[in-house]
Amino acid sequence: MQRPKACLDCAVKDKALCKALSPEELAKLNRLSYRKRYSAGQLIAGLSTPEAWCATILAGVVKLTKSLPDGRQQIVGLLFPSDFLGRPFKSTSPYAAEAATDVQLCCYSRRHFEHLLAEQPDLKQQLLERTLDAVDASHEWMLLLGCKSAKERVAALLVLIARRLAPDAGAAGAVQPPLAIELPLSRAEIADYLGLRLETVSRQLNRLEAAGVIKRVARRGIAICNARELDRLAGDPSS
Amino acid sequence: MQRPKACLDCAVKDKALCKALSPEELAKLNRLSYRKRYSAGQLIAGLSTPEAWCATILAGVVKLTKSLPDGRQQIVGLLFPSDFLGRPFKSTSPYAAEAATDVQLCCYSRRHFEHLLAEQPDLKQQLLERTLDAVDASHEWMLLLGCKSAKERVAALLVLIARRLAPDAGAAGAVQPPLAIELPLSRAEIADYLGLRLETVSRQLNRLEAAGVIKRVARRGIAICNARELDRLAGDPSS
DNA sequence: CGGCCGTTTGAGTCACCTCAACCACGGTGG
DNA sequence: CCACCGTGGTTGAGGTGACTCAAACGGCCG
Repeated sequence: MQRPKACLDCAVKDKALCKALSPEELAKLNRLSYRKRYSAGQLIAGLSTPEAWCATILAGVVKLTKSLPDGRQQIVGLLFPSDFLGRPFKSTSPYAAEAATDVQLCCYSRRHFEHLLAEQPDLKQQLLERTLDAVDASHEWMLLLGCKSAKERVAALLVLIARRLAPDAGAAGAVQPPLAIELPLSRAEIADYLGLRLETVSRQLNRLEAAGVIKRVARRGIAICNARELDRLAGDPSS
Repeated sequence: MQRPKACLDCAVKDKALCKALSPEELAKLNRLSYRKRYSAGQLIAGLSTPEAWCATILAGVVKLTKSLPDGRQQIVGLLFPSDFLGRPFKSTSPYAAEAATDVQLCCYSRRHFEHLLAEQPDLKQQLLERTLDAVDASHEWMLLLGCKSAKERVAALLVLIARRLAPDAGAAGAVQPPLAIELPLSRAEIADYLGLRLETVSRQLNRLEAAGVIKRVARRGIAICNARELDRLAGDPSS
């Protein structure tokens, strides 16, 4: 837990939710917010512990998971820098949030944030649009989980991560050619996200490499050799 | 397309989004809204035709579908009476909406609705909370699609439909014993919702009937004999 | 060096898919 | 009234993609 830094310095200040705030309101939030760090694997918020705060991701990747009593687990979302974490208007979140990599958050109390929402229509508007986008993204993933083959799933995940992690790739269109990414997830986590087993993920990465679409470098590194082909394999109808 | 009836008569007036409106605003919406009917199977809104309106479901069930170029299809959501249909702030919806049963809608232009949202904080608040709930529901379904067995999926669907269609069952807790429901979906649609094949759905219904948990009556009818067991099979961690 | 962890690789199995026939029902028309 | 047909659902037999279990690999760290 650190002393708040000036929002004006913030790494995500023009992509995050708070970009909607006026300078005065931003100053107010600045006073109320505080930074928190988590190291990879740490639990950020569980289902049992009702969380009293929301946050903006400043750095790192957060995974949202749901699980069944017998241990089966599904990752239902990944949060990247500038994304919003939390469940306003509900004391208990329906999922657990865990740091997939080392993570830095900008936290604010849920009550304060809700007040701010009520006062600042622009902020509420931003949150609403983001939430609508989150629904769309979930639907896209439901299509993947319900219909797609293992190969398509793995390809789709690589495309997703490349889009979010690539320096400044345009939101639309294919990622640019010789692109190297560092996977923020272990094989087991990838499997949990894709609704597969980790062995299956490993084999599919193998095949993609054999097909010359990607190249694995070290454990977590992936170089995308043929982005166009990867996009095609992912079978995203929206691209 | 019918002449608007008074909102005061509306079947869903105290469950739908518009419950947030003041009498004056409600009157305004009343003037702008109009009713539309669709018969089962009709397309309500496609991906290609950018929809210029939103609606509240008055009667019937609407299915939201996404599909892959090769024809594989996934139902990503079901809308029941009082639910909201539409995608504010975006000209093209990322899914197609189709009438699963005969449907009656209360429609209003997207532009007018967006203006109303801007003017009425309570309405925007309602929409925001509903959208947040929609995200939660999608996540729940991702858990089903990613982890659950065919039997669990079918059981979960029956529980879902029973909860939404049952007269006034409490939101929480099991549905009450000898409950008869009419499925709003064909076997093929159930399969598309659950990420299964229709033959598999049929076989699982068979097994549930053999186990004495349900009883099939006619094509679409299901009598739930053992609600507690059905809930258990569905494996919903939230119940 | 030895143990640990994440990953890869291999072999065998199974739940669900595929293909195909069959059945029950409702509508149509002779 | 019944023969016909179309549609939606069920049932059966066989195939397969992903799972399961198990072992080997290769960094990393003490």
